[in-house]
Amino acid sequence: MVNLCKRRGFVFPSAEIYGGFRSTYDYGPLGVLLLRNVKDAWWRSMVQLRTDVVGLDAAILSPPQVWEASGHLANFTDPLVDCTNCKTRHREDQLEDPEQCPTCGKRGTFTEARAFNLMFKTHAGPIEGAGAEVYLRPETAQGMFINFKNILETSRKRPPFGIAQVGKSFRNEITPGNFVFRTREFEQMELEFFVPPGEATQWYEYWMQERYGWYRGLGIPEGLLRLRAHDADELSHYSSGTSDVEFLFPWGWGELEGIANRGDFDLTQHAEHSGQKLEYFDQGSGERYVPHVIEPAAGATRSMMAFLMAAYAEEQVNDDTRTVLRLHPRLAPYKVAVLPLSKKEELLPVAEEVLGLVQPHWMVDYDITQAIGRRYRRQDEIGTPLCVTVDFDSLEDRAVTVRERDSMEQVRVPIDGLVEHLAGALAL
RNA sequence: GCGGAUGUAGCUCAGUUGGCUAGAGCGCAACCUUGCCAAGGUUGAGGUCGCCGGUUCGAACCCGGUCAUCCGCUCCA
Repeated sequence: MVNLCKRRGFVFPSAEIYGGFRSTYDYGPLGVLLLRNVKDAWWRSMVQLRTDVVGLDAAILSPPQVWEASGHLANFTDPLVDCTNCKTRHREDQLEDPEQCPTCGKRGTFTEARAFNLMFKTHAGPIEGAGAEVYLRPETAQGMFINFKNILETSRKRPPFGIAQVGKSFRNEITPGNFVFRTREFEQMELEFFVPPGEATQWYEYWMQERYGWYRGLGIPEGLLRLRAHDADELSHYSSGTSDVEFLFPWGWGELEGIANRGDFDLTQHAEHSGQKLEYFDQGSGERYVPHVIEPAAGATRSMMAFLMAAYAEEQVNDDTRTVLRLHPRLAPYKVAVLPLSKKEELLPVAEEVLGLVQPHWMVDYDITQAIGRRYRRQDEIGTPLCVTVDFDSLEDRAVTVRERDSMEQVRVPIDGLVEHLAGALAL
């Protein structure tokens, strides 16, 4: 997969001409389309097709107060030691005996103390002073919480409703790796769904099934996907229940998305730290409450990799191996390729006419070099669902051949009805 | 962070008792041919051998450092 990504221009190691920069990747001509399609598919499902979710694009730079309230600062800037015997973590400066683990009683089982500076810190303005400290957000979620009041007042939404955001986050991971699975700079797709406290459990169940179904609907087969509930000792500091959507990567199951029942932790924290009331008053019942939050938080970049891996197939065709990405048409970088049968001059005007007809509707690749069979295989390898071939008969009958990626079947279609035919075949 | 391995063309890899202009296949480009599933022919572009330094008359090859990648631990809100 790494090979294909490099060879075809999906993903390149970043700063490669300077020897590479660890844990960063650049998305090439095909990768940017695929990643964007993943994000657009998420947005379509979460925002466009619903009436109870609105969107947001919050700032990446944020002041320390946000992360003090969220718990990220307190939990990541202390010197921490881990007990290698019982796998518990302790603040080194709070140990009575620096050698003895208070949980299991063993001595000398601690790792070296390490400061977990999970967040990237920088300075706003030209003066490097404490007052100007800012952080790159380690998750997009806090943007939704700190805008809860704004959105409640301006959007005329009422619980249960959600705020959705897609954007980059930054974490100083100790061990990045597995290609784009864990990187220090990555892209998230997060929903914070605010509900009356009594409805938290049912919405938690709802979003688990909804999100699992999203991946299935975009082509990840059942055997490669599962829902897994966290054990109690895995739960994060804000969560009273978390389930992961996991994908079977070559190295094992890995998280694509976590669905967490965050309770009222976040709004309460921000209310306390900011002094603002972050609650909802229900005119009907006369009830005033702090909404509970269900959070489906997905990784865009790692999901993109999962979609690629699930789509990858090698098939025997005649005596040859065909590499094909069976990507869902919604995710495919190019929906259509326009291919004149030959480079002969008389075909090109018709091919360009066809290109001009299709281009306003979808991303189209246009390829006139080498043999037609080779070009079909190229399109197979990058997941293009449909190829449109202009041949010498097209000059006479004003029709083209439409070739389908998965079945390799071909049909003859009049140029006049081509766009309608392609729309039907793509079934977006 | 620890241990192990690796780094030569876009990709997969050859290439050492250290020695002339560093090779192959695939891919890519041009032309000819062909004219619907990676055909054939000719030609061509592309590499200061990850980077820096050292040893040497001479380094892709030996030594040191460094960067990056992979595997196993560790870690992983």
